[in-house]
Amino acid sequence: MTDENAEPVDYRNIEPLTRELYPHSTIDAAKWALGKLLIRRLGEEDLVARIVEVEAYLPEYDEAAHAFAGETNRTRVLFGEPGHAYIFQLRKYHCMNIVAEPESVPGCVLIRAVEPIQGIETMQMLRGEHVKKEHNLTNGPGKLSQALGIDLGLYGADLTQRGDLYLIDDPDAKPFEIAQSTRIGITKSPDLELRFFIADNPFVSKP
DNA sequence: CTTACGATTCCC
DNA sequence: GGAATCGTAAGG
Repeated sequence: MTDENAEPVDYRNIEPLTRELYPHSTIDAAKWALGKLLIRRLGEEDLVARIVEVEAYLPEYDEAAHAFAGETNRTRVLFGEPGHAYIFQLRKYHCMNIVAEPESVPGCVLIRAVEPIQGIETMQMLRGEHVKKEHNLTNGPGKLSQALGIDLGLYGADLTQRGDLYLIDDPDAKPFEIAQSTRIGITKSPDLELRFFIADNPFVSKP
């Protein structure tokens, strides 16, 4: 059996992961998200990508977390129910998070890198001609958002519903090792080891 | 209104 | 190593 002979998977037949399946703690949710598939419906096309790198932003004691300063218009969705998308803009780029923890507890999981599975030509087009190598399409939080067409229009999207953005289990999931490190690009709480990624995966932002 | 500031990316 | 670049949040 080779992969070339395998039938292509129809990801539209797979139900979104329900809210009950989301772990209650932010760190558990971060590890749980690894290997899951992110579905982005763009017009008639489904873009599919596998989550390979995440960071946890904790509801307490985490000065790097946006929610640390309290609830504002921007961070409102972090204080709501889990399983929604928290999206924010950083300079020219957007970053996507999965809201974790119960209502009023503002933890979240930043998606830092994904592995393109389906719709690669569209991702290439959205990223731009200057991007040559496939792993450079999605190996960073701003890059993957650009490749998947994710912006503030998807703020608060319910990832447990079959809409424009949701999460499913990988039907071809294989076992993997989880590696851990400090988070990237932050100045506050720099020593917390809250970055998790699939070991030896070529699509992570930094090995 | 004005200012400071990034959970980034890309180029030099 | 450094600039680009823009919404957010806080202060006057």
